Amino acid sequence: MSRRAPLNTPESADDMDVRKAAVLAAVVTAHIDTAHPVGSQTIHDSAGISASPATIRSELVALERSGYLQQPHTSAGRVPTEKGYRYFVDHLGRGKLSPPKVQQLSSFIGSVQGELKSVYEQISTKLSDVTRYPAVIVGPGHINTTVRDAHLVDFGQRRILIVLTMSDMDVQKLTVSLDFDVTTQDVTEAAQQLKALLIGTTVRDRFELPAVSTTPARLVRHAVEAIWSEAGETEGEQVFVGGTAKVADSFDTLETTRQVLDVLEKQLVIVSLFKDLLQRGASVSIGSEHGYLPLAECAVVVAPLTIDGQSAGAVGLLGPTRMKYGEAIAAADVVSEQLAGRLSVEAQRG
Amino acid sequence: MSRRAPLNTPESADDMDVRKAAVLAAVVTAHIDTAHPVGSQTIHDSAGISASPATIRSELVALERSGYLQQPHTSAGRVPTEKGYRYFVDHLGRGKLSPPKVQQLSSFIGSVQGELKSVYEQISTKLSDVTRYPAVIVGPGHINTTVRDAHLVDFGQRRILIVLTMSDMDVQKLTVSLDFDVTTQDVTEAAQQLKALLIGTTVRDRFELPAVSTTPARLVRHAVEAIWSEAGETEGEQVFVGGTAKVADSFDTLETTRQVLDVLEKQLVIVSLFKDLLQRGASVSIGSEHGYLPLAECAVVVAPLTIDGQSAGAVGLLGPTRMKYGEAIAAADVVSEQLAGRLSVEAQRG
DNA sequence: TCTGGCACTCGGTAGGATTGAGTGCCAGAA
DNA sequence: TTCTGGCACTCAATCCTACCGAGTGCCAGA
Repeated sequence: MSRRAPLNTPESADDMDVRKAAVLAAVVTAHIDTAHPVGSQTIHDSAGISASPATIRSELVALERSGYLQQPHTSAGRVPTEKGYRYFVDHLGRGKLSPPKVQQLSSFIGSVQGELKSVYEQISTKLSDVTRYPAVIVGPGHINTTVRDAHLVDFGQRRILIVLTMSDMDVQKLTVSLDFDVTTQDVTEAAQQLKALLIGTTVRDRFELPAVSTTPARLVRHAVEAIWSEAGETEGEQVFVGGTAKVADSFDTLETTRQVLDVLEKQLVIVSLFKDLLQRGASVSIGSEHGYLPLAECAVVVAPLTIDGQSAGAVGLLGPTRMKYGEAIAAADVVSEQLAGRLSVEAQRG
Repeated sequence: MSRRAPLNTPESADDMDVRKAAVLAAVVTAHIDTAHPVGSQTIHDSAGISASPATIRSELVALERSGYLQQPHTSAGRVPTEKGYRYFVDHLGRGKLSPPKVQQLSSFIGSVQGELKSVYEQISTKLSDVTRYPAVIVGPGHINTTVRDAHLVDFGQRRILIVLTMSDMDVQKLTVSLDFDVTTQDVTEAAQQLKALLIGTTVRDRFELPAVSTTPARLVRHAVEAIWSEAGETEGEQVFVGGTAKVADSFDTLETTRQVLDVLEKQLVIVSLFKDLLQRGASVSIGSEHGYLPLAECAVVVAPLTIDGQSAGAVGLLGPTRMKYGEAIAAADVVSEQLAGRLSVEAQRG
């Protein structure tokens, strides 16, 4: 949780004081709620600010001068700028999810059954249902499970299929193409050796291979190297998008809807965006901050999926810039923590 | 191809003659093109009808009386009704895909590499790109491949994992829960027997099991039955939706976009809708014909995926009622035929 | 039976007046 | 100095009206 700045009285930024912050917060929350520009009267009515509308107006002018707010036109109220949202998220907006919703998410994550992929799918859908935003889960395709059994199947033409049964009852397969011929006997022997080497190890574990150069040994070397490189490369990363349909609810023009759908379809884009944000230690990207044009009108909330200290994926939500940051962040956090916990346990058991 | 009524002069329906049909066709094509009501002048200008606007108007009145057209308001042109679209699709609209597009689809389907799932995914995306409508492919998760190798892995607590390596280099797994204990020896023996029984068979092939009741034999019986029931049940049916983002292009309100996205997300609904249509021998469903409310403003085009005489899935497209039926039907047909051909070959080779 | 002519209809657009939410500024109170 | 009530001002949104023209239905004559 330390990655998020705590809720406190605004630090001594020259252009911000307690009352300004309160006014800004009022504008942001009201605008998130109504989608309309917010006027001084509305702010006055909203609890917590005792100053008169006139005083509030002068604060609004100051906030606008500092770039936190803007006016669509002269006789309208104010709307937050990206900078305004940013300040709100960083200093004022520590919202939280209603306890029943937290409970709902937690217990759901605890109770979901089935294969890893299906778990991701169900959880992303649930997260989307709870938040009303499309949700993305990026997770490891397989957790730190150990090899429980290994087989080689010869498909002829120098193609060998490696079948690994993992301790979580998942099965992985990959093919190797050889540059030498093998006999049935070679394959059988190699399979024996492979079992001896791999069973009980993680596909991430590296170790010295015996320097023998019999045909079976060469086959084993090829197989093991293939497995290691496969494991290192992709980690079998899985991406799931839940609640795609909610895109149409979140934005108010068909054009942005189209663009967002497009991005969600190109999962690579989303994944790299998430990774980028997490690398920069950010949990929220507002509007054009991430520099990715098609999502310029979106906000992205992301929470890292950390399993046993290792970064292993992400939980994210997409919404309009006027999304409910507090709730969204809290929900993503709950899911990432619970899911990480669950995966960690499964990894232990493996 | 015989499932589609051939393009011919309209049959002797009392309320339709050659010229009326031509007028109807002109209205439908023009409206599909422009999305606007079509007037007598436009029809007069469109090639193929020599009658004057006044004459055309009287035809329009007749067509409206028969329910093929309707007028949004008195001084507007005509718009096709569902009945109008239906007549068009059944008798007039045998459109075709431009040869380059056919070529593009064919060669793409021929060249796609990778696992079955990935093949479906890529093809559905391609089909969507070519037609500009969201595309759905429902296909068998595995084709009629034979078992190449079989293994049993004991996970303790009476849980046994069956790993089948298929002749197409795919791997299937399933678990059985036993109601009796087994020793390592039992499992090894059972695995031997299982291999002997299954290798070379299809998971659909049924045969008598030897009536022995040693523990390994019981285990084998359980395993084989599990495999058979799994194969019979789901066939591992796979659903892929390509071009989701195009939903936003196809409809002109956020509301329908939302609803269509919703349906596409609930893949079960789509699949059962497809099956329903195919069962009724239909290839197109227009508007409310299918009786499924959220898609009341949609047209669905579907082509059966028939592999070696067996119905094995479907290729479908979703669009607005004013979708380009000719192209869409042709494209779905091309894909279903080519894909079926490809899968059939793979099945043979298995 | 077809066609040109004609009066008619009515949605869409454009211009103009009205409204009201919200502002900026200022002078006086605290 | 800071806050507040008052006041004139601005301008998007709304409503109204007039007008235009695409398109119609009907009819009389070819």
